[in-house]
Amino acid sequence: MEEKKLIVYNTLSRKKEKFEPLNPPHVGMYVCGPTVYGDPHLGHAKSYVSFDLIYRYLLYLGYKIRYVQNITDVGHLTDDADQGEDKIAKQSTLEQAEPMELVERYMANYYRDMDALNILRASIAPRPSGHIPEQIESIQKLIDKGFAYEANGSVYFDVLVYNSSNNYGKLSGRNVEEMEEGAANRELEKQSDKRNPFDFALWKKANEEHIMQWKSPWSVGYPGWHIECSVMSQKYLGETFDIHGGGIENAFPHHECEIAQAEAETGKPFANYWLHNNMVTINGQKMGKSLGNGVFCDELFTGDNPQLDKAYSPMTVRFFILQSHYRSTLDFSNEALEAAEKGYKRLMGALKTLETLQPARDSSFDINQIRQNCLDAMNDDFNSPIVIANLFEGVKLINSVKDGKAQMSKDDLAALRQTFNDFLFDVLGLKEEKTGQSDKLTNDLMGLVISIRKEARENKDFATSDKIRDELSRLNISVKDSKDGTNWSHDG
RNA sequence: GGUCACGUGGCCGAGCGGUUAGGCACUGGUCUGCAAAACCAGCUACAGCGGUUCGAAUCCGCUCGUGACCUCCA
Repeated sequence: MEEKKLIVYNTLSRKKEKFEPLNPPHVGMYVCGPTVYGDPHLGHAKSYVSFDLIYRYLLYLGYKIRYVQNITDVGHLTDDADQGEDKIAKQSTLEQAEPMELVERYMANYYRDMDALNILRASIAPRPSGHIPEQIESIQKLIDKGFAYEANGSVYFDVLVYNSSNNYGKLSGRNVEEMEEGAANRELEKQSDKRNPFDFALWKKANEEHIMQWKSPWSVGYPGWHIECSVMSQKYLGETFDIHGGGIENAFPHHECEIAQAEAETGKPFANYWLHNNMVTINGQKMGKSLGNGVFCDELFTGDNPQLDKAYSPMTVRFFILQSHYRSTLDFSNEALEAAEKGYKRLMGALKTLETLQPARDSSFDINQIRQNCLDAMNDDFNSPIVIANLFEGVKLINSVKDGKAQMSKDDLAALRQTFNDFLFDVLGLKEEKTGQSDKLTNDLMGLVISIRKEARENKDFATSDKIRDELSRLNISVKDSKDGTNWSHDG
């Protein structure tokens, strides 16, 4: 096991802190998952690639992690405000009638795309619809303790009561007084059931249109959207656990409310480390449904979106995401994606070259420095861009050795392979993409074609050799001549 | 209106007071029948204006710009 000197940025303290789990080597991590009411988009990709990086690095460090990620299948499925009621209403009644059909479909799509991005699945993926009794129980406890009140069949969390003994707003840096002013300025609609505008729902009485309903002591209704996360995280990770993650846009109110609920109920700290990833912009603009510039993962992989010049493979997308830090915004553009694609291919190409290198007596480069730099980068709040920069140092070295301009000892060759294996595959989670078929028949046929071209070249019949190369190029097969012979590769 | 981030070379993106980030693109060179790939070399920025400091992209202030959030919206 590598020495653990991991530093993480904790939103709670707004500082980088040494990571010290409660019960090493065990680590409990909860990350807010998707609400499965639509297909996963680039924003999901960035978020879950980011936490996959974190998960993978913790695994790499030797921690035993229980990773919990919810799949929200409750409460928000009546209709979509941005889309307007018409569109939903005009869609088949079948689609609206059974929300669990939608859940199944979009959940399948979610896993399809996340799997393609080589994102490891969570240890447990709990769904709030399966944890209604636990949520009701938690709400009841909050009522009993005086932190919540019932009004017309709905139950609300009393933020002022909580704030008198706790600090509501400690995660997002807000305080109740400011929020009162802000609320006054914005003249929010009067929420008659609530004692205060910033109180939030624990249980909502369902109206007729609401299609998912459960019985509770207060009404037939559905749980509020914050309670699922505090209940399910604590059920599987304990009252206090190590890491809670999610998108920065959820820090307030969602995560703030989770903390309030959980700490009100248990009187103990909820999560010790709060990690938040930043968002995606498209051509410098926010990605949003209302702007009509959203890009679904699937569209990215197929190129089927007007904003895309072409398709980008899942690993290109993953590499692109990892080239920026998880806490930075990432600007999406075709130019940037294409740059990532080329860089990724160069990286993977060098890896293949590495397998063919012959050892020399000694090395003209310090391999261990690359490995150490990668470790240092990851230990500093998961700085994947720096890891990648260091792997490119390795690429340069590999190619130099191949060109006979540098040399590497047997041990160093093995060490470099190990470094690439550890960081490129295990930590960054990149993998070789199978492009096109390379079965035996194809290989044999290509061998034949290449040998014919070789003969032509030897006879200086360049018209024929170039024709072969050009025609192959039209099949997306590229031919590279070198002193050691000719290589070919097929780009799907 | 409030709270909080951010603004880096043609593009994307690290950087947390003093040292070349890196990738892509571009230019020149090597190699090649020509390409491609690869290697070598070049391009060397930090929104603007002040301030602190021996020294600032990095700290402070102001201005401009962008973004997130501000409670039933995921």
